[in-house]
Amino acid sequence: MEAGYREIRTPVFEHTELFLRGVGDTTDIVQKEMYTFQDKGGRSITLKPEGTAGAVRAFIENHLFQDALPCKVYYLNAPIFRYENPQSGRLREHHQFGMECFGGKEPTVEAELISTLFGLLTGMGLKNLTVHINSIGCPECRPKYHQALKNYLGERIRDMCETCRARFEKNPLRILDCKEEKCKQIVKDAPLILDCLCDECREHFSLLQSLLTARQIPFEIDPHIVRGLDYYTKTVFEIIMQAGREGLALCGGGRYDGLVEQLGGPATPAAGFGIGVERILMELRNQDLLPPAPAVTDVYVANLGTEMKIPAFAFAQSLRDLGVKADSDLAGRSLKAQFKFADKIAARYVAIVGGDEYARGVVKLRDMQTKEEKELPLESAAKEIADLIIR
RNA sequence: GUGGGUGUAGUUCAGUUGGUUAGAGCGCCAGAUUGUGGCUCUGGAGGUCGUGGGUUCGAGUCCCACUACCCACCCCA
Repeated sequence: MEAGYREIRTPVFEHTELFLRGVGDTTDIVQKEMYTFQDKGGRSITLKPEGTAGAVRAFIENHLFQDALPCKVYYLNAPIFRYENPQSGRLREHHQFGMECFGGKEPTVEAELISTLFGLLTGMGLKNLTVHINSIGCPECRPKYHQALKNYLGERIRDMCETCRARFEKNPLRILDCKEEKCKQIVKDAPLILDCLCDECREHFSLLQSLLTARQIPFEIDPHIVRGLDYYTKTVFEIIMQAGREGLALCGGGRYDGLVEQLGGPATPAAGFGIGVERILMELRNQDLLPPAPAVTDVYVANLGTEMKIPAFAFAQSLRDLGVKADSDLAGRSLKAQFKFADKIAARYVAIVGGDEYARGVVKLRDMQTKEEKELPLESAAKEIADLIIR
């Protein structure tokens, strides 16, 4: 693609350990949403619950950090598994498109990711998209924020839900993400991480905003997005579905400067995102933007009579050899039924290989829309039809 | 993990307080001039009523378990 990302394909499963260490063992994804099995060697393996960890593993294992950095990769239609109850917009197996950039510490990385992503989505015709961004700081400033948050919550934590009380010690940031009304009320006035950022993080975040503004990307600062994966640092962002399932994430990502090192590679700043292919489709459908399915068959070759089956079959093949999407009777149907079928599959043309024509060395071609029919010499018919269709 | 709903023909569903051979629309197949589609008409094929158990003289219909799917919460793409 134009921004210099190349495709990477990683296995559908990885060692469970990778996700425990990468995604974080207190996250919901790891705690309750992974398909984890033992293989015949007794190793614990897990079907990928997200795309980044596998990409990072591949980056490290293949020593891509020795190549020219930044190293920019994307993956397309990668199957992703979450063990949970499926419902509209949420599948046990779905597919993600994602981009990852290794070795860039500047906010231009996030800006490039977001604007490429945004261009992709608007290019499909999607409207009303807003990028929600936030910064969750770095190992320098986040502990300070945790403290500030805990100080604020203090006594109030007792009025909050059970999960929040558990989060208080383990992962206080996620309290901001709680959907319980009573918790939201309390969290509403909590100190914001944006006010606790260190100079470097603050500058990084402010430069990102300028970059996005320069690219005219509509974004909103949402101090409450924290993401459910532990590896993020500094920038996190989301695009939320507009139509239909409002509030579901269409896309999520951010910066993860510590992850490569944490998984055994050299310290390498990085950022990336994943986007749900099925959710894009859902959004396209809801915005009435799904393009009509392309014709499966351009020319249906009808045969007439038992002795014409072989010539008809051969003719269809010769059309295919020339790159024409051609189909012929596989069901032993009458001519009439073959026409019905051709109509049903929306073939633009029907080529009739009939006894009379064949004896005269011609093929009859019917345009199913205009109903015009003409005869073409057998030798040149396939070529002429190919020219007609492919142009 | 929690809560709700639904499983009857290929499909969408109907099936009355349990009662004879389980129905409809659409789809499919065939025919209505023996070589021509879309419309119409006629005929036809197709179902162990999700699975297993129970109640009953009798279960698609009532009860239980299991299972699959749908929807919602949590969370995420």
